Amino acid sequence: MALTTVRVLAPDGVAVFELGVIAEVFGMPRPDDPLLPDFDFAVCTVRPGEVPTSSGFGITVEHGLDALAGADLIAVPAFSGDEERVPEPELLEALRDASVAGARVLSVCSGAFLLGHAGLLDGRRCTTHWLYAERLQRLFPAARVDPRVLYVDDGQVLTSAGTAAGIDLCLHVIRSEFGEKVANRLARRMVVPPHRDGGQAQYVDMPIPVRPAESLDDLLTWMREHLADDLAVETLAARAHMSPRTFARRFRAETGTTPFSWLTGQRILLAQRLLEETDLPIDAIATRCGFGTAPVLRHHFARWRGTTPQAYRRTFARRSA
DNA sequence: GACCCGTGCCGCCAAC
DNA sequence: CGGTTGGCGGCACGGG
Repeated sequence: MALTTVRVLAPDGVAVFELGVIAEVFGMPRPDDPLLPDFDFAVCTVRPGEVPTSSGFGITVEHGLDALAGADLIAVPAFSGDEERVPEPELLEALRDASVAGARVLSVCSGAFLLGHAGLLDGRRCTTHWLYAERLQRLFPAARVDPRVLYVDDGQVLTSAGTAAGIDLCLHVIRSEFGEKVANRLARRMVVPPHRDGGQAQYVDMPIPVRPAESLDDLLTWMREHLADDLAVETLAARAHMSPRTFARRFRAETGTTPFSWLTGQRILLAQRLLEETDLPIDAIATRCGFGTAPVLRHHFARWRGTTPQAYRRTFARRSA
């Protein structure tokens, strides 16, 4: 699906940083870099005019809800105010109509509550800031709220945790539409880390930073350099001088995920790079990434990226080199 | 897609 | 006594 028309829905009390993140990613022309995409970008609100923000000053929003028609992506930033208050019916209707018409809907932080009121979270996996997660789940019992992750891409509906996770989600959208290379380029311009996976923990369960000597950083680096090898949990644990059980616990404490899942994520990233930057056959890429054979690569690629390696290559390969 | 076997993950508990 | 470790068993999932 093409992504050209992006709309931001700014409720009263809109959070300026979250709005800014969305505007930075989708709303800023970058004529000096032709590789980076341009969007048809606009901010809209229920009653155009002055909209109060979370930080005491107002902003002028030109467009009304009719601007949502035909949008490919609708982004809803966080807002300050009562999350449980049901928003204006015309706002909810506009969101629902746009969603039915095929628009993807994205929220940052408490923006998820607007999606919830519109019924867009029912039956879906989603997330929000960990401080709000319980309230979101209570208010919308049919939603499957995962309070641990940075963001969730449920296809039609994308939700993210607090503030900075909005950056990660926006870059994730760019990555899945335009490829690793474009996303990395944009991340570099924004001076943010190129890729934090959605499954990464919102916070790690460690009050005091571990001393470098006992952290898993070195092991993770080593794993990234040896993705083609057979990295069984048992051997990794031995390498870290721990029992498999303790290793698993420490791994989750530091990365927020499990060894195997982390490994698969890294392997997918490598596969994406090789698909984009080389002409290696799928089988060779599978071997290089540690998936062994092409069917296994296809299997995980489908699960993690929702498409096939060939299709991904056709979309994103840069033959010009 | 249906299978089967092996592996990874996690809750539980006992032992420091 | 609370906290950490490590082993066991059940279960789910990956891979053939």
